[in-house]
Parts: sequence; C-alpha cells; structure tokens
Amino acid sequence: MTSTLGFAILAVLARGERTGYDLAAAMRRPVGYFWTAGHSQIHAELQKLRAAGLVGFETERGPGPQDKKVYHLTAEGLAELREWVTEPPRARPERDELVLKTFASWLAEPGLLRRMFADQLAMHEERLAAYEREEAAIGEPPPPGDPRFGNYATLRCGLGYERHRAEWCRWMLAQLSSA
Amino acid sequence: MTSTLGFAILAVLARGERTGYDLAAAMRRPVGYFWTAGHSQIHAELQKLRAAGLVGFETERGPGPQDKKVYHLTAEGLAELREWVTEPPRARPERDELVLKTFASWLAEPGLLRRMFADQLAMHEERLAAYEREEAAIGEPPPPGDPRFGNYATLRCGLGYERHRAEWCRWMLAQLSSA
DNA sequence: CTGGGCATGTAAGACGTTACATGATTCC
DNA sequence: GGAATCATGTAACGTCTTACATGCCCAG
Repeated sequence: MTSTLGFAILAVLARGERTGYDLAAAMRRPVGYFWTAGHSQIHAELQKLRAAGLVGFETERGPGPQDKKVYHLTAEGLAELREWVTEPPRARPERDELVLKTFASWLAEPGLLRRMFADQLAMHEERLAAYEREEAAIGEPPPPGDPRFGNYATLRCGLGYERHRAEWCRWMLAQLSSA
Repeated sequence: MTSTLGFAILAVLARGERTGYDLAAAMRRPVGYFWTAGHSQIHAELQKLRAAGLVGFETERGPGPQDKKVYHLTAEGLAELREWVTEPPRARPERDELVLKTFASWLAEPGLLRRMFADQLAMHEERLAAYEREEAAIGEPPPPGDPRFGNYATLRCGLGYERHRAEWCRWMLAQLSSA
C-alpha cells in the first residue's frame, strides 16, 4: 500500500539517515527533478511509513517546540524498496500544459505564440547548460551499484529530455515563421 | 479560476459541439496523450464552465434517465481560450516513476533491472512505430491556423519524446551490460 | 437474452498544495 | 532588530481516481 512518495522517501533514506527537514530539501534538489513533495506531505508520509515498520527514528532535542527526529530505513523498508525498484512503473496519465496549448494553437495570434515558444526554448537551453555543467563536474560515469550511478543516470535522462524539448520548440518556431 | 482541465474541454469544444460522453472519448484519444480525465470529472467541470458562462448546451431526449446535452463554446469561452493559449504554462512538478526507480537502481539486482528497461524500451519502440504510422497517414504538414496543425504538432512532440526515451533506455541497458 | 455502446450523474477517498502555527539560533 | 535556516506539525481546500447508480438501444 506504500505510495510512490513513500518509496521516494525510502530511496533517499537508503543513502543515509535524514530528518523530515532534510528529506524536504532533497525533494527539492536533486529528487525534485523527477518527484516532489512539500514538507507537510513528507511528515504525514513518514508517520505512515513508521506505522508500516519501514522506517524508524531517534529523537534529539532540536530547535523549536518539537523534538528533532532522525529517520532511518529498517530492514523491512530496505527489502520493500529493493522489490519496488525493478517492478514495472505504473503508467501515470500524461499531463503537459504546453502540449495542450499546442493542440489549441491554431486559434492563437502567431506573434504571441512565437514569443511563448521562444521563452520555452530559452528555458530549456538554460536548463540544458546547467545539466551539462553538472555532467562535466561528475566526470567519469560511476558504475551501477554506486549510489552516484543513480544521480548520473537520472541526469542523463534530464539531458536527453531537455534536448528533445528544445529541438521541438525550434521546430515549432520554424513552422510558425514559415507561414 | 478556470482549471487546466476546463481549458482542455474548451479546446475540444473549439473544434465543434460535443456531449460530455464525446468529450470523455476525446480525452482518451487524442487528447489523452497530453491531458486526461474520466467522465465523472468532465461532467463536473462542464457544470462549472456553464456557471462561468464559457459553454452552453442544448438538450435532446437521449438514452437513459437523463437528457442528452450537446455542449458548445460561447463567445466568452472562445475569448478566454484564445487568451490562455499564449500565456506561459504554469510549471507542474515533474513526477516520473521510472526515473525515481533509476535513482534507487544502485540497490537492485542487475538482471531484474535489465528486464525492466528492456520492457520499457519495447513499449517506447511500439509507440514510436504507431506514431510514425500516424505521421505517414497525415502526409503534408498542415499550416498553423488549421485545427489539424494542433494534432500534427503534438504528434511531433510525442515522436521526439518516444525517441528520447527509447535512446535513454538503450543507454541504460548498455551501462547495465558493460558492468 | 446478454454484452457493448451511448449517456448522465453522485459519493467516497486518495493525493497534493497552500496557508497557518510555533520557536530557537545564527548572521547581517 | 530583522531575516534566513533549522525543525515540526495541523487544517482547509482543490484535484483526481474509483466505485456506485441508472437505463435505452442495437448487435450477436
């Protein structure tokens, strides 16, 4: 019954113990590139994971009214995570607002449309440059089995995605200009 | 206050009047490639759109206990849709289960991982072949301003996406085999 | 006479976002 | 003195999925 968010949390915890706050930070970057959650969702999910025996925590006196809780994976948590990793992903419905706008683009003023796609192209090129810097910083591809392989492989996916998106935006701009 | 689903409905209605049932069918194919909704969501949204004056309907005696309602865009609906089309899309958080699994893939058994990616690759290649057949069936790219341009441009995006995904799966399989 | 397509709707629950609420410490 | 960071949680609301509920007509 563990949700995908639950597995996202387990996946971060598999790399080392964290507080809920740390997990929320990880969900922004780097996990946020493919899964996100706010801190309120994370604290609630941690309670469910603990009820299911997949994580545990030690309390420390922390800042603020409540105790600080440092969470860690349990043996059951690790086993569930391992099993989940190689199960085929459940297909989520696609939801892409830009493509939906494109579907309706025959109604739009060409000038405004061109500007929207030019802005999108600039955004993707910026991200692409940032990802390429990250890739260069890693250097040697880590071997599978190394936790850093996960980071590298997901970065590779992002790189390919941004290139595909940028290319499509350029194609759209060409279509819009030729007419 | 109109939701993205609302605009998806308006975008379909801009091509001609439809019943809620027809809209649900369109949300499966072709709109389902980039936005989806079940019929229950669609009927609820149509009531909101009508309250906002963006759509209207004529009733006909239909099968079943309720009357059949044929919806159409109002002038206000068309104006709102036109405005929305060229506004920058609100960034939705990425949620990609396969990439999340990849992030945790350093924990997995290599054989099972390879099978998962081989299955994914096969799926993307199948979709790619289907999209290529659709592309061939269209032939000449329609000009922007033609409703069919929307279909063609979104198909183009899907084609690029499937190619990128398939290539990434092949790269993953190569990484997993070399080790 | 049964199953599928046409056609509409309600309700319960899961999931996600945003805002509210508290409070110590550190840096400017 | 004020803002940012660390740290936890609740509440309200909106979106989405799934199940429930009805009932005609047509094809096999």
